[in-house]
Amino acid sequence: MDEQARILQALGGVNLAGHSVQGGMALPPPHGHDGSDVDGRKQDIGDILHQIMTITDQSLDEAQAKHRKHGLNCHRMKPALFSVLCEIKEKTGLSIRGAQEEDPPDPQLMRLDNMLLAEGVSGPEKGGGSAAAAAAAAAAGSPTDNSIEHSDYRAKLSQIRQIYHTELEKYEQACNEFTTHVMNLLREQSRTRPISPKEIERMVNIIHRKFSSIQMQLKQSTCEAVMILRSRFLDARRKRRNFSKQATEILNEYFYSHLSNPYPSEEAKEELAKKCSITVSQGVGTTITVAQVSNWFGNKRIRYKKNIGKFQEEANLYAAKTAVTAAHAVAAAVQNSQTNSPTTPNSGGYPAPCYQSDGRIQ
DNA sequence: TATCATGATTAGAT
DNA sequence: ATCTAATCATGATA
Repeated sequence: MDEQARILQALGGVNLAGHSVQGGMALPPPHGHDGSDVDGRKQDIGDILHQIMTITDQSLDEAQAKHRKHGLNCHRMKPALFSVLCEIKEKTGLSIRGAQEEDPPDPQLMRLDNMLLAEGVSGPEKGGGSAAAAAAAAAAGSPTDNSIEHSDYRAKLSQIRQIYHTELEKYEQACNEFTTHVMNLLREQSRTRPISPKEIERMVNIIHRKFSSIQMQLKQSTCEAVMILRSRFLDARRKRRNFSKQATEILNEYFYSHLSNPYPSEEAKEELAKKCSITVSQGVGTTITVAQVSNWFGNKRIRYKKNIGKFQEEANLYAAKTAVTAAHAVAAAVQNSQTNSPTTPNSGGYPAPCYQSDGRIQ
């Protein structure tokens, strides 16, 4: 860690003009040390060190810089300095530090990646987004108009997608530029001080990690944007449509005729959903899903229970209704075959408008 | 426009 | 998993 700081410090003294990364790539601030762990070196060496550190300063005068570099490289003390630096390095054990932590794949980053992929932002091409959106809409149980709102949603999503990709590209490019820049610097410096390939590699790793953390920010904010977009367009609550009269009729019929146990089985729900969807198949399909039937019964049960009085009238109405149809059925049955015993199957026949006195359902 | 009705979502219990 | 209860957001209506 100390060494990294030192390397970064050395870089910090270099003019990185033109390589500023938007959002601020925060290199660790220079540490307290100043590069001379060993004291008592001559002023001469100090000067040379300083020159090394600042050698790539892109001074206005390129020729002058060249001259200085050349001067340094041909300095009579250079070989001696080099070996001294090697020795220092050897002693302080800087050169041998195993390649530590192979960074494990950040779980959060993976989460973000997965989501972006699922949302169709980072996926293959335009098809993915709409498919995911459609799936999401279907899952949310709002199968109605996914044409008008949907195209709007898709447009916005592709906008986000585009921004995301251009930004990503920018980061990628900046990262590469910066990396080559640093590599060049190190290569330059390796002529006057010992730099192992491992160090360079580590340096590159550090840079990449920094950039990937920036990328993560980008992914994070993109995810947020997508979530907002989704909640804005895909949240079924925002485009609630009341069921058709016939659909509510069917559902209410079932509810009040099973008042003592208004919990339709899965099959019953499917049946009801189908029946509701069939009604008035005019216009854009008002298909009702099983999930919606479940929602309806959930709401109905709780609301009925909460205020039975309010639903008295409705209950009577539907009770009468089913009574009439049942009576007809019974009459028909009686007329058709005497052997048929007309005991109605479900939970005690058509219930007269009778309610549990304690207000509880089941 | 205030208010109720209603479909969907959510947390938490079972 | 499915249900309840509370809540949200919108539709319908007075």
